[in-house]
Amino acid sequence: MSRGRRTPRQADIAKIAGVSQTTVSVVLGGNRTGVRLSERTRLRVLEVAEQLGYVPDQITTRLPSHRNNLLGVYTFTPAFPADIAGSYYPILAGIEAEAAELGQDLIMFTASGAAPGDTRIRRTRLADGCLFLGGQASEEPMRELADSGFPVVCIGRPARLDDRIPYVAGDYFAASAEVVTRLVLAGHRKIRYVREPEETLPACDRERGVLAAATEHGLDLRGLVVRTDGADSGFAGATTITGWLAEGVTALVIEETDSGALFHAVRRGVRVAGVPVPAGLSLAVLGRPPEDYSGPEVSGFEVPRRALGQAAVRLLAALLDQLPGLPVEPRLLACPPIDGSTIMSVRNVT
Amino acid sequence: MSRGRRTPRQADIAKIAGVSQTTVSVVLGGNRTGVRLSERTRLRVLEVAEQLGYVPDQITTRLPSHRNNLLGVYTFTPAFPADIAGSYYPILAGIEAEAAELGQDLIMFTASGAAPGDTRIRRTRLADGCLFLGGQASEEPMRELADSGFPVVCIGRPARLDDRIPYVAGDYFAASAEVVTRLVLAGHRKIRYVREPEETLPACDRERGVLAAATEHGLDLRGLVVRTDGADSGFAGATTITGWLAEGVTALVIEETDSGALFHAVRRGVRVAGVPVPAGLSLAVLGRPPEDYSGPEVSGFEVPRRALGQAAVRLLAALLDQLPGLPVEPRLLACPPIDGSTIMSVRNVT
DNA sequence: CTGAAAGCGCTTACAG
DNA sequence: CTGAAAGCGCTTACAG
Repeated sequence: MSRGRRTPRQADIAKIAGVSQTTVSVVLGGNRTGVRLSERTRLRVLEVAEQLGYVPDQITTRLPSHRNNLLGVYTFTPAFPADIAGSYYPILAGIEAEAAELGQDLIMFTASGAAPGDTRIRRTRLADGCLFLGGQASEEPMRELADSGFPVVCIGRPARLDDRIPYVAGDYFAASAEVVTRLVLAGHRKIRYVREPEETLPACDRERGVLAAATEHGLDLRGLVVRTDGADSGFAGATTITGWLAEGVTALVIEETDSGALFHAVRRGVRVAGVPVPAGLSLAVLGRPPEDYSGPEVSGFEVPRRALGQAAVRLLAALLDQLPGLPVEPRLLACPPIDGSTIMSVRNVT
Repeated sequence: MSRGRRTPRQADIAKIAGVSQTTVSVVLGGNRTGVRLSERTRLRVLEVAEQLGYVPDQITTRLPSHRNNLLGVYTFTPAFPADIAGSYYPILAGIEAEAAELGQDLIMFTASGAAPGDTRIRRTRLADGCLFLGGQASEEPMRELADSGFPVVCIGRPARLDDRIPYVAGDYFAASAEVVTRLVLAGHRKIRYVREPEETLPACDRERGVLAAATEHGLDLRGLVVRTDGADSGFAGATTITGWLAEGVTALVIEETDSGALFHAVRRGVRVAGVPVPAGLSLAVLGRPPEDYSGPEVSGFEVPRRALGQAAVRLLAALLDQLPGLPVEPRLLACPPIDGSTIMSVRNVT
């Protein structure tokens, strides 16, 4: 029934118990320095504390140690968008699970559209360290933070890559190479890789993976990579598909894109051309098909979002316990293949 | 490139600039007390601060004011469970949006299964105040917190209801009454309300709503409320349904339950009895049907989860700005009706 | 066995 | 115009 009464502090207990505030601190702190303490005093202090309903101030308790057991979570877009499908949910779930494991709480920095934005990155320092999710754009402040020695971990490769920012990300290179290898093992020798023109890092990783596997297996590299947004001259729907078939192409690999437009464009072209999948043409996507696609499961791979969240927390925790300035290995996580049903074996290819 | 160098503080700036730490604080704080300050000193301090890459310690900056602009979010179960459907997502979305609006960050308290549990509720005090989500069980610690004067808001009615804990919740009473009224307006005079035996608060609110509307419209109250978990003697599937029809029952109202078992049991009974819905029997649920139910949209109402999150944040913010101990109005939010297609007009009822 | 002191990094009256 | 002091609530050496 506290009616405006200020919450009790150690000094209050000390006064009532007739001891010094220091003694109160020692008793309440469980006497971890192991000083000698009369049992009578101990009990007396405990009793008064109980009676006053004392509870330590969480902020100042942690002041001396400068450790708050607080991990920051910074999202460049709202953490809980209306569209749950495209949300950070699985990543957040991984973060929460691992943080709980390590006894760390999470502080999520919110952004109101109105604010200057600069203030948010500052607030970040309330935490012991901070996770950054999905920050392709405007990552400059984050770099300054990292440069100042504040522990920072990116989930997803930072756009401007250098060794200053620790990160965890899916191993798109390996996963993309694996998809191509899968096609080769199924007998495909002539394929097309359809990708958007944008040179984002994930896009580069995927293309490198495709090229590496294609080279390794001695595939025909001419015309292998097709750059198009699905609506430009690079891809003319059914016409293009028919042309590729005439050239002997037996499989298509499609980049995973945010909008999913590319996948839909290609899928539509194939349908209009009247080519059955996978009987007439095998299909794979470097990731998953768009959420709004419904149809037979497309072969590709999974981005291990939950695991990414967990790995990021572990990495950040490791950073917290070591001297700043030491280089940190980025963590590349394997992307489990999705078998799907859109790849079919090719028997007789000359 | 800080290699282990400790982050600069005001004292460092003071030394280099040749002024006192106080002056540094005043300059950097934007001189909000309005003291006279030579422009030269100001510039000098700013320059040194910039050069050292000074950034204020977020914790200690807020120490004197005891305001952190941090709102706690305490969930009794994981905030991000594997099953996203039953998650707090919409509530969290509302919380995030409103917190952003008010310039407050969010701290989520994680729980590892291993921990004693008591520590978590303590950590809560790191925040200025705390939101509690879905806490039917073990709410005692929360009450102590509230009693100690710490600002607390429940989302959902606290089980043991008294005026000590402010809360926001859906107005199940009004919404349930509205459902019954809808049936009455469609001509139904003899209905059954099927509910679980558990006397939870939401269950009580719903039943009260049903009874209030039934009474108001002069419905036959005999046998109106049926208590069963769907598997006990209270409900014997098709047999029971057939019996009700024989008694002249034309509509069923079903409680919304966590598991959804009750709804499924009744729905199955109706199907087995071969009664068409809504032609032979109208159906309504006091909320929504279970997630795993697929079929024509069931008439009922929506729990405004997003709005609940927003309202809770506003209420907590209001609490933060007023003297503790003042009574607080709980906020009951309207639950928008779901029209659905399972209620049909009854013409000739005697 | 217990207490006075310094310190965590800042802010805000209050003296000069 | 600027600085010394007290204070936010605690912890941890260090003296007695």
